Amino acid sequence: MATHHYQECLKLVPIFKSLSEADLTTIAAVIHPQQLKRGTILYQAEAEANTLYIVDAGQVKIYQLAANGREQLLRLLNPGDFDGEYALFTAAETHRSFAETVTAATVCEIRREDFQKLLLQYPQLSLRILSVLAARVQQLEQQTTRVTTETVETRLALYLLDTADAAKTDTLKLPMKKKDLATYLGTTPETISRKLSSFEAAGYIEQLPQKRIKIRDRDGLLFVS
Amino acid sequence: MATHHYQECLKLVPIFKSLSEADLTTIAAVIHPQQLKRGTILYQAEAEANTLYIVDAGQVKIYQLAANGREQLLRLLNPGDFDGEYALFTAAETHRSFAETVTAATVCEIRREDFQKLLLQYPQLSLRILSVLAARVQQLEQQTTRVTTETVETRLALYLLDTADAAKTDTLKLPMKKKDLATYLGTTPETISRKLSSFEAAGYIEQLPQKRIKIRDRDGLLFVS
DNA sequence: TCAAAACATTGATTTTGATCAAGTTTTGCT
DNA sequence: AGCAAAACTTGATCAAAATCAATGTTTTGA
Repeated sequence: MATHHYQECLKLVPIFKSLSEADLTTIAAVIHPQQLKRGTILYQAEAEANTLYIVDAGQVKIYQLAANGREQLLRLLNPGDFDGEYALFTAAETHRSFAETVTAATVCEIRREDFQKLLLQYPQLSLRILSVLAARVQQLEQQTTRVTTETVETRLALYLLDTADAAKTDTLKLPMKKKDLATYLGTTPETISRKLSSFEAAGYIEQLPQKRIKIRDRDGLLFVS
Repeated sequence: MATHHYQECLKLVPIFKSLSEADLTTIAAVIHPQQLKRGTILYQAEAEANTLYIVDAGQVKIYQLAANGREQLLRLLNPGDFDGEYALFTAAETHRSFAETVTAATVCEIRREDFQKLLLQYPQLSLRILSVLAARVQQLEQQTTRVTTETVETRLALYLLDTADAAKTDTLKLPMKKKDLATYLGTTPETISRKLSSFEAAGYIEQLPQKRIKIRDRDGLLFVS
């Protein structure tokens, strides 16, 4: 069984990469996989944080709720992504955000005590996580800067370009509902609709069925502003 | 000399806390202190990142510049704070932000190679930095959420309350120019002026000379919006 | 497969907060 | 201490995008 879990979860996760087979088997023993259906809450704000979550299949969204009830999508976890690590270093830490499955999903869990043992046992692991956290800090800094300094139009254009680049294609598929994209970009679904239409009218993109978007004029998008 | 540097910089830095005197002396040997005058750029976006900076005295601001030239203040470093660590794990990383002294300052520098040796030598160090980075991720997530979901008025009110709480006083001193506070909160100096005046008119705060603000009605501030 | 629910679009209106401009005060350098 | 430069304030105007509302279109789960 343990070997099976390791197949499912560990192979996917960059931070565990290049550990030996034997090590992976050890780690697999402390991993608990869960089958979850769409809409399942993995954790809530204020709850005690004592588990690392690794997504094996499906999609999980991490978001915060503002005092006024508005939702802010912080990140989408895809297979191989993980979350909760920030809570594992200091005891008695609570979550600030929510984690909820967007589709049916398989999620592997590692409990704090087990994970802390792993950290001591495999010091390279700390360095891997450091580098992942450092990347996330940079990503969040960019996000904050864009939200406060660029217009919605520019943010959307940059998002489309980034997403297309990441997929190395010019026909990208929006990885989430426009409602969620709106909270991610700090705007509303209505504004997204309108801006996409105006990009299309300007000949920068073409909107295809099923959330697919074809980029026709990169430079046009780049210089909206 | 080295012992002197250690006095100046190391004692202040939480991540080095609880290391032995001998260890601190070792570390002190690789630390290079710099006397800098106000307005000095420590690093710029695009430049290669190969140094960890520890602030010994004075204040340093970390900010990004948007394509349209607008500035986004990301964080203010006070004595004991450090920056640049994200760049130390992967080689050939470049800066995305700018670091500039706001006042005359003393800044200690540790070069990448030296720092990497320290990480190997003192594994606890990685864990400390992990916890600092995790805290920064949480702080940035909150920042992003607030900027996208709350009004300027609410953000400013929350900032005042947070700052007062941190200082455990109800007469806080704004730690930066309003111009910088404006970019931090994602607004303009004009709007800050106006909102502070309206808070004062409503009896929530009292504006005192020298950037000091007395909070008169916490609940009033809390329920603006 | 179908109906209900969730999601998306389009239009009209309103609001927040940015911008521009012109004074006033504060700061910091010699 | 004195003075130039930077920072701040206040007012008038404008623009971007949110909100409200009504309709159309996908999704999804029974």
